[in-house]
Amino acid sequence: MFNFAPEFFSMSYSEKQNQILLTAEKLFANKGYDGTSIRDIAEEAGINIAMISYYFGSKEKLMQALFEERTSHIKLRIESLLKNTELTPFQKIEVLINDHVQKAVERQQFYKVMLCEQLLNKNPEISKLLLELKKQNADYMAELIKEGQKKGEFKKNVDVVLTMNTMTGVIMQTLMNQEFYKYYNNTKTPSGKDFHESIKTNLTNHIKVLFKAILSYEA
Amino acid sequence: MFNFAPEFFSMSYSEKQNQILLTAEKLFANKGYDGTSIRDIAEEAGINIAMISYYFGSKEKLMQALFEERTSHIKLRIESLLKNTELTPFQKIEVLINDHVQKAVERQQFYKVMLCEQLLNKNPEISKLLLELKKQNADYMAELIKEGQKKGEFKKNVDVVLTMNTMTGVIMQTLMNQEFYKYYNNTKTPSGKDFHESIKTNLTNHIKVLFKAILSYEA
Amino acid sequence: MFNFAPEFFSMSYSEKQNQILLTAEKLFANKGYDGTSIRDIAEEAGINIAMISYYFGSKEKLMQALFEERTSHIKLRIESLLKNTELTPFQKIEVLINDHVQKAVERQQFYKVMLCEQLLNKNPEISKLLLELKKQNADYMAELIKEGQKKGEFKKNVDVVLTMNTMTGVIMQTLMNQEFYKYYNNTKTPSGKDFHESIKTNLTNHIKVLFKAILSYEA
Amino acid sequence: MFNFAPEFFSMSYSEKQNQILLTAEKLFANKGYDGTSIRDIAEEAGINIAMISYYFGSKEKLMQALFEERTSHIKLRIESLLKNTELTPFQKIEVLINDHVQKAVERQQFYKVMLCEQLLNKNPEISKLLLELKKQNADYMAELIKEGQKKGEFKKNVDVVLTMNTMTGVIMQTLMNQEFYKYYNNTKTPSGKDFHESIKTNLTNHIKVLFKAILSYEA
DNA sequence: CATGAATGAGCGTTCATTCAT
DNA sequence: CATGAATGAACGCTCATTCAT
Repeated sequence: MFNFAPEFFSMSYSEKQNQILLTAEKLFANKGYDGTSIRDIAEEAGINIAMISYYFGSKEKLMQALFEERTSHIKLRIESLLKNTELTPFQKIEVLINDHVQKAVERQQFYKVMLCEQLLNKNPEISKLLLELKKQNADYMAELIKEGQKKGEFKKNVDVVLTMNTMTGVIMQTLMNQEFYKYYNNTKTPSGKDFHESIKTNLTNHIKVLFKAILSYEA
Repeated sequence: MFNFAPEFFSMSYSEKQNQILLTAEKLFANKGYDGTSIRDIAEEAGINIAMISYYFGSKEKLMQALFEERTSHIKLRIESLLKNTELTPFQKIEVLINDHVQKAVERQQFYKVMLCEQLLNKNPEISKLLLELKKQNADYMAELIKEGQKKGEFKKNVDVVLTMNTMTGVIMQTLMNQEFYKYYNNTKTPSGKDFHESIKTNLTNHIKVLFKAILSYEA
Repeated sequence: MFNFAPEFFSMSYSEKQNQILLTAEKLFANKGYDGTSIRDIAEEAGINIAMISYYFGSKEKLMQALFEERTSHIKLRIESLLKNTELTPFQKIEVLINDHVQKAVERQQFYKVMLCEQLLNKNPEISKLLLELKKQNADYMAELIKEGQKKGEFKKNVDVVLTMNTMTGVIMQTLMNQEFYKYYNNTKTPSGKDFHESIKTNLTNHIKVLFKAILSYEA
Repeated sequence: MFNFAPEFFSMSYSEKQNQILLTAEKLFANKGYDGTSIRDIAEEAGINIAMISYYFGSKEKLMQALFEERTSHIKLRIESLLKNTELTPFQKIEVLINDHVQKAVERQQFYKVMLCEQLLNKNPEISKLLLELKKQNADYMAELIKEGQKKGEFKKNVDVVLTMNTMTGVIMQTLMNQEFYKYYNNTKTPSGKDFHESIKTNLTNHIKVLFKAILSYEA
């Protein structure tokens, strides 16, 4: 059976365009959208200044292109999860958590850009896209929860948005504060690449504890 | 009994300076630091452009002044909490949560500015200030937790930073997504000022559930 | 007989005003008129910014005041020289040279300001003052020369302005290039205060040689 | 025989850049560096304000570019003079004087800028360049003088720097005071272009008289 | 398809000056 | 008599974008 992942159909960019997107992502993440000039991007990417407007139309549209490109990878791949009959509802939630943490750690740069954009939401196009994304994720989450409720494993009256916010919020906050995390636990944490793995494990387990409390009858 | 709140000693600004700070806070929150020009601030505040440099030295120092002014109000007033002998450890945690949610809702604008600054941390002076703040809050939290552990009410091996991140993350995420919260629960939520109250209650209760899971023996 | 020197009637300034003039002279000499802000002057002089406009009317008028104050001391005191019957014409010239070198070294700061102003002559008031000064000095010089010519000691057809320019030009150029002078003759020149004395002697003797060539029959 | 003039290798500017340099030279000469805004230059040159930073990087670098461009033409072309065996030492000095006067009159604007910069020397890059220039010219002059001394035509103990200062100083002073020169000798001087020629002749002859006095045994 | 040249607008800042006290 | 507060204008510079080639 053919399974066309969404990004399969997404507009495909040339290598140069991808290079621009990657550079833009990095700079937007570290200096913010307004703090990054197209000169910065062009210089860092080793391309002509005019290329960005040429390829993407404008700085704003470059940002949109970045969001379209990156969010297509971020969408929770949950359809198969919903259909799955072998996993218990909470096991599915766990898969979801694993997936989200994994992606957030993998794509930290873009997550920073996204978080910043959500804060300011100056670009209506992107706001729309993000709203759609949130809606979809919330719907998926709601369905998973409903399934657990039907099976009697999850309690009633679960606030879906607060539940989403819990997952997203802890992840974001932890990603943002990695340095502080390292600093505060300096003797207990590994360094380098192991740190990422360690933080991923801790974060995942922590969120699972939270979700158990949110979803199960007696927290 | 005399109780000198921290802001009692804080540098006091003239009415005009406070007006500038307030306007800057609002615009920084909605358009970001780099997206806000001093002309924007001056116009919105109804003052001359030159006044900002005149009063604060530079745009950057205005930002720092804003942080110094606002963070003095944000510090968790926890000393008395620590000394208190009537409340159980978890009741103290609850006070902490109430306090934090209360402040975050009250001072949403500045929280947005702060979150954004934490993401980009381009200003070393502010980063230092924020680090100090995080450290202090983490230390307070650690002490509260240790107390609970000594009394046998909290489990061992609590990750202080993840615990902090849970509270802060959920609050931030919820504040940032208020519109989505309203939209997603549109039939169930009140509007206007009641919404703020409702979200505060929900958020507080939600976080208490999470903290119970984090701190108590069986999650 | 009463002899009221010109500066006798000059406007007398308060101590504070003199302090401002002194500071302005120094800064104008080192950074130029346009490169010096009244803030610079006020800060360096330890007075309020508004004082300058208050005392002198404007930055421009401060400059004029400086010129009026300083040029009154610079005018060649030549009247008595002209009347003197004991000195030979060339001895009188020598007195003139001594006097001019002495003053230029003594008042280097102001000479720099004056040279700069002569170059740009943006201020008509000052230009007028300087023209008057030049005219007077040229007239004096012309008279001295005429006296020498009458006595048959100086040749005819002496170009007065070129003669003035020779004296002034060498002095200026040497003052301006003191550092280079020191650098180029590093082993042969004394340091510190002696350097000033040494340069004064060399300069005076040098100019006397030049004037002998200019004025005497066979060069 | 190939004769690569120094400017042959100098960085070549586009016509527009040369136009900017020319305009900047003129305005710097008449209003000073700090008294000239890049807006002034842009307006006078009929180009966009941004072009100056675009072409030269900054106002300061424009100034440096001007100095580099113009000083390459100013260097005394003396090598061939030194090797020449037909001219007497003093004839060589005369060539030098002619050359210098010629250039100063031709390039009055730049000479004013240079004189001003020497006075204030705020730009270290330019100061370095000027020092190099002065050093070179002094070295050349020293060599010429030494040659004359060896041949027994020039006296010993000639102060090279004072000698240089004499030439430069008189030229500068005369250029600066052209208007006064004209005014003082108003009946005797031609007007318009002839004035330049007349002043050049007078100046050259005058300096030759001075140099004869400086260099020959009995002044 | 790609790029150096060029632009108008706006940036944060500093200017000399004025004004209310 | 003296000064802190305040101002409009201008400063040098950088911005995102356009255009001719």
